Amino acid sequence: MARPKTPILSPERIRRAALDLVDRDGLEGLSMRRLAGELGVQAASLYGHYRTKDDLLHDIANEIMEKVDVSGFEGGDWRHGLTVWARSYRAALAAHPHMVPFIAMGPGRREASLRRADAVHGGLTGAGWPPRMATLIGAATKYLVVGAAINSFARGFDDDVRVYLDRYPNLSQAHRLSEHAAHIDGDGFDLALSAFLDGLADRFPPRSD
Amino acid sequence: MARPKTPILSPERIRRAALDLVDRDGLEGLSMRRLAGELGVQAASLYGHYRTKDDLLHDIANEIMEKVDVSGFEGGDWRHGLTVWARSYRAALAAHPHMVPFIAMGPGRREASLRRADAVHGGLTGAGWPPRMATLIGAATKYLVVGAAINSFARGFDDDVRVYLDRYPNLSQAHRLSEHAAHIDGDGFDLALSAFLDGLADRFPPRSD
DNA sequence: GCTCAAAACCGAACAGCGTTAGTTTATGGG
DNA sequence: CCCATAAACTAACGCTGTTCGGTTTTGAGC
Repeated sequence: MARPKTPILSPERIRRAALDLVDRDGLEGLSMRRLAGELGVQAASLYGHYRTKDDLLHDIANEIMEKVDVSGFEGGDWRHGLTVWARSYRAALAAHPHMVPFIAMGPGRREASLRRADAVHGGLTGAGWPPRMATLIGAATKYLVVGAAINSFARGFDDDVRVYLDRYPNLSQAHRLSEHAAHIDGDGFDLALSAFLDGLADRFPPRSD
Repeated sequence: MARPKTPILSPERIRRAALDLVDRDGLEGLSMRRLAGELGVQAASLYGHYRTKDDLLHDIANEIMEKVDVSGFEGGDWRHGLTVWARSYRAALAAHPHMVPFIAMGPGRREASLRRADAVHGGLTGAGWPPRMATLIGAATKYLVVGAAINSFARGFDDDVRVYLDRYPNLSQAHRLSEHAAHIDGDGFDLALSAFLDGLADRFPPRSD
């Protein structure tokens, strides 16, 4: 079998299978040979559609970032805009936990990310923030989302937390809750975001000098 | 040459060489064979001192986390304690940028991390925060530090940012500053931390119910 | 001073990785 | 009908982490 009657592969089909594989088995579970196997094909065939594995992953990352919602700035309410942005950003990452490390480490120069960064910056300056502050606020918010996502979704498994309970007295109460780690991460993120936004509100309107 | 007169390898020497290699060439630049070469030894010899490469990296990560300073809580001032913690945490990560992805993704159950998490939790509850809030505040602060570190230190290189300037009007001003990306990251982190702490201060003392 | 187990390192190998080169085969356009 | 092109193939290269079995040296006990 050399060339099939109808093409087996396409960038879309490859992306889909790759993301399925990553969602199921993690980033380490994605190899070109396994991916090819999943598609009923040899590994080398994939290189007719994607130049490298990294290109493929970047495309997938970009697709994920497309789900991030920056429409909240349209009303002119910067606080609402930031909230919608941050929450949908977090949700997009939560939808594909194993992709978080790759997305977090990559450059911000992905198409979808840039388009959204632009909208955020525009929304903030439009609402009255000076350009530099807009940049910093955008960056700071991203830190929060990505930091929370990495802790929540990309962590290894804490198998036997109970071992440490008596050695670290202050943690015993905290880690008793570690079965509800997801709750803590969610609430921690909520707290961080709202406290941060409150702190920002104190600085608004910015004094002009 | 089978067994040398005086041992060439030791866990410390291996860690040191490995960290040097990572600092110089990045995480991907560290392979057991290259590390062995650096030490004038064959790759297999390393396995007499470390069971796996992962074990080695975890040990290195732990060593890095030892530099984090939680002494700021001793005076009973939670805000000062959090500030000192967050800044030294960030500094520890900045000292070894290429280790950030590994440290960020790993479980929090490393010895050094746990000891410090315990101190932070103790410092916060001691200052009057309820245990659950202390947990959330600790988590939220960590999100900030790790998120900022990943963006600052672990990113790929943005070679030609200038390409995007006209396509994203709101970013043109922001990305003109992208040569000063380090400044933006530093200031963004500062802003995030102080705004977050201000927001927290609004919630203190916590109402008891 | 001798013996013997343990320690320290080596060489070779295994399975898997991303990627490339060259080959085969079916399809659509001239 | 032919032939360039596209889509798949097989085979291989050099790399990775890790294991196995061997060889030499050391140091402790008698």
